[in-house]
Amino acid sequence: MKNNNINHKKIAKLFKALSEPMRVKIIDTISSGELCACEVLKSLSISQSTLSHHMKILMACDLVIGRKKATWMYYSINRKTVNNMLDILMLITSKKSRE
Amino acid sequence: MKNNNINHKKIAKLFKALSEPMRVKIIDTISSGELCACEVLKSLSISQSTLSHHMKILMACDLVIGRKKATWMYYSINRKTVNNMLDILMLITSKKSRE
DNA sequence: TTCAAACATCGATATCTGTCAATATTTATA
DNA sequence: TATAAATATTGACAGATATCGATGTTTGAA
Repeated sequence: MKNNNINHKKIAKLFKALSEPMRVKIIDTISSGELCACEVLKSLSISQSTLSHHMKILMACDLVIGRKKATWMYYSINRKTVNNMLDILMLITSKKSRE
Repeated sequence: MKNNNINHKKIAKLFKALSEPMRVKIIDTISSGELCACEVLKSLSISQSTLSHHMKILMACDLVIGRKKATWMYYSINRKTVNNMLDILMLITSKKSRE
């Protein structure tokens, strides 16, 4: 039986988070360990407002976890969501019997 | 040593292919086995030109293989690229020592 | 209670993208 | 060669998005 319980919109949102080079760079950067926004900013050539915009998108799909400490925001990869993404990619591309 | 050999632009392009609900649906559909465009079209609510547009994007990043037979185009998942994508996702989110 | 630092939000703008109808192209067949 | 079917391309357009500078907000410290 074909799996029709897949939320294509939600899946697309997850992949869309990684559909911009800058966000891939951000993920690649913070995957080394938790970092505050100001440190991420140092390693990228974008404005502070642009970084904030991207972090919002990455957090909205739970790919990144934000932790506030005083005036700093610490970001880290949510490996649970990454694993989810790996599973989803395998699921939607795997052979399924029709109907 | 931090891996700086990552092509963020190319990675983003790959993920962008799955950043639209309709393309996720298409992938989900043809993953059951090779299908011609007209059959894919039957299971979706889009115009023929829109489908053609999406297939072009999916093929441009090698996520889908197109095979022409007479006037028909048969599409199938390129599992090699899928595996590549799984590897990339694991790579960019894995812990790497800095510098 | 000021002040400064870190971050978020706002408004503007240029670019990108998904969608369609119309048209062009390709290919087998009558 | 004329036709029909399948698919690709084109042109147009509305909506989304990446980016920035300016401004607002939050928080700890002087």
